[in-house]
Amino acid sequence: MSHPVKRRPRQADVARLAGVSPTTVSLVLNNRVGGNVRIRPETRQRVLDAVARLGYVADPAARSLAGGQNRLLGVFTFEAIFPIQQRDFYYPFLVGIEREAGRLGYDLLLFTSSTGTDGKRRLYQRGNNRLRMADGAVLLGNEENKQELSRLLAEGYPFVFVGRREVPGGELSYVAADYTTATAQVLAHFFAHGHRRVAYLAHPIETESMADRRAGYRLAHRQAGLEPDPGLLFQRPSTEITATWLHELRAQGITGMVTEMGEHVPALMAAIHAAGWSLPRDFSLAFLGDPHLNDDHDDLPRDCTTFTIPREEMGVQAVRLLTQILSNPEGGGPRRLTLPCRFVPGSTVGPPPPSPGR
Amino acid sequence: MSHPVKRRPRQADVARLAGVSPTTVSLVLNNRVGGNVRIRPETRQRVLDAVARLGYVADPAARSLAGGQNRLLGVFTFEAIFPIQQRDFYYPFLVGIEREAGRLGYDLLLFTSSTGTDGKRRLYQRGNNRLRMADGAVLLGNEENKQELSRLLAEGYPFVFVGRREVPGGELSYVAADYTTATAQVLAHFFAHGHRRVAYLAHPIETESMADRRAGYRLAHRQAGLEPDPGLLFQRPSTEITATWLHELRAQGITGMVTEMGEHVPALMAAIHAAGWSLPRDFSLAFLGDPHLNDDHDDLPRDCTTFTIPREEMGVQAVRLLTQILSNPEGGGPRRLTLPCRFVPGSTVGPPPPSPGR
DNA sequence: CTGAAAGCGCTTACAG
DNA sequence: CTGAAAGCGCTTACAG
Repeated sequence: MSHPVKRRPRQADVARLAGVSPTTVSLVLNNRVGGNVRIRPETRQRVLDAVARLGYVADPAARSLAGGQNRLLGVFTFEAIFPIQQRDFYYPFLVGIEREAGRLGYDLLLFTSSTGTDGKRRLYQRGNNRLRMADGAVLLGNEENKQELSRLLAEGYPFVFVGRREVPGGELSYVAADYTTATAQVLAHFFAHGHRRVAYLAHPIETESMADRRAGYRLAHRQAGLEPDPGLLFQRPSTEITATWLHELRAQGITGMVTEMGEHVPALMAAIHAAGWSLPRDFSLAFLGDPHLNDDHDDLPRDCTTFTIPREEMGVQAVRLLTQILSNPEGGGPRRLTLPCRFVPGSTVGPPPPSPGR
Repeated sequence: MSHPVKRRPRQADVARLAGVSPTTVSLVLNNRVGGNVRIRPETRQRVLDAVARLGYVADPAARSLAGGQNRLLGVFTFEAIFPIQQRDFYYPFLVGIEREAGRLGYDLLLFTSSTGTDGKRRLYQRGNNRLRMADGAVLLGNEENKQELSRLLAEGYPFVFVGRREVPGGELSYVAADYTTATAQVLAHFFAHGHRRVAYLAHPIETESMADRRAGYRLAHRQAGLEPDPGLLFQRPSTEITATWLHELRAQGITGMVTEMGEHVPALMAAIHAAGWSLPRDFSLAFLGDPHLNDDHDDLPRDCTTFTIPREEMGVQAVRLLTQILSNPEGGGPRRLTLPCRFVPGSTVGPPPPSPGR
């Protein structure tokens, strides 16, 4: 036969068996001994024996209801958290989040129910913010809804974003990667090789992380005593990256390029090849660390000069930041942390070719 | 300035704002309308407006304590759910679990806090079964603790295992892959090519899924009118898979082999090569679908005859089964579902070579 | 050193 | 159609 749903033992059952009050059972089980609470060792032992005999387990729901917190950390993503495409996007973050949550004794609540009709996740669904289920939450996602973030912030719900985010109406807490320094480092690498005019191939959408990269581009120019030429900034779909275009760039004295988009890299390689050039002899190329790629950059041609994003560490630090906020809610404003990226020099950057442009 | 952590709104706040009783709020929010409960549409709307204005969401702890459900589905893995090694093991299951949970309006509760000192997850930690936080749970993992499973079953907690599992003291619900049929299909493939003596290279640990594969091996023999020779069953670490060993097998009339372990495949290929043989001319080989590998079997040599496991679908069905159990707890014993694998004929099985053994 | 009592935020008979 | 009240299983001041 099937197993009937036995009534599980409650604290009161333990108390009865041990001949003490429920209070005492709770005290023993929570190790509240010390201070003004003192339990006689034999009483304590009687309680523990009763617990063992009954196989008693405290109901976490009741416990958290009585105690205030439920030790649940929310994880909200604005896209499916386990995507089939781009399976590697969230994964490293989750590795870090899981590890740190486990270490700190929290469970993770993944908000998967809040999917809108468009496939995008919504924080506020039918006027219902499921985030409140957890003590606080870590939010991730490229296509976040700023309006919802503002509201969440205004409501005072404790959360940490993975990635720098700015919203109207307040400052939120985040753990970011230092794209600015990393990009500046890549550019400095070009300059050290003798390049002076390095094109910047930009993502069509200007997010915070893209803005940070562009700031790094300008920073490196200033540090090298160069004036960044606005004419070096390009936007262009992969399909329009051709040998002809590269020759045009060369005619403008451009000897290398950095790109924000991983998809551009293969197209650029192909165009360089089609131009009859070789890399890095005739043209130099670097990639500004796309979060959509693996840590090991499987999708990238080997050895492309780039930088890696400390995704796992960002997950760890986001959880740590969040728990700090939870344990000290009044502790002064947003918490922000910016972690360094790792520069990966490859073989795609070399000295510029001799050129009429210089 | 920073945002003070506002007290989160309670049902009573909503009731006050809407000018109704807490009962009415609860009724509206749980859609308990119908039967003898009838709420005037305008009252209902007032409640919903108040909910929206306050950003109210029911406390899951209180809700589950009061006997309701909290629409949280637990996901418990006996190993880290986002492992760094074998990152692909749980992933496809999670894709399915996430999708179906989202579709049904459940959130996912990942139990990451229950990590024992040995790195293994425990269901019962310090006398505390956190699973009770969720309405029910999907359990996964190769190295599950049978004793804990028995206890969970005896307690009547609703759960579904992904993978066939048998424990002493009862029958649990699961969603399994049909390894038996799949293995029989692979063997039939060998027999159809003319093989009569096919060795079976077994995993050192006899789990349910391994037992199913071996049952399929015997089944195929019976169906082909052959007597399975116990002498064809081997256990052997990768390091001891040598050309010498293969020659010994051949001397026993063995013309092909199936293996349970993915790690064996490269070793076998190497040994076949070292024996001066070519595949499948001199020896045939197939792999019995290791759950630790990708769906696309990146780790496997291309074109190895094998079968794939419907992991994503298993996740979907596990969630579906679980919610069925939740909505009808008394519904007669364990629910079990076995999904078919997909046979993938490769180029590693061909006719047996002419041999003195036959 | 230990217990009686209030209360955490909900749901659900039970009245009306 | 809606509300007053009990109760889910705990923890935590507060007494003694």
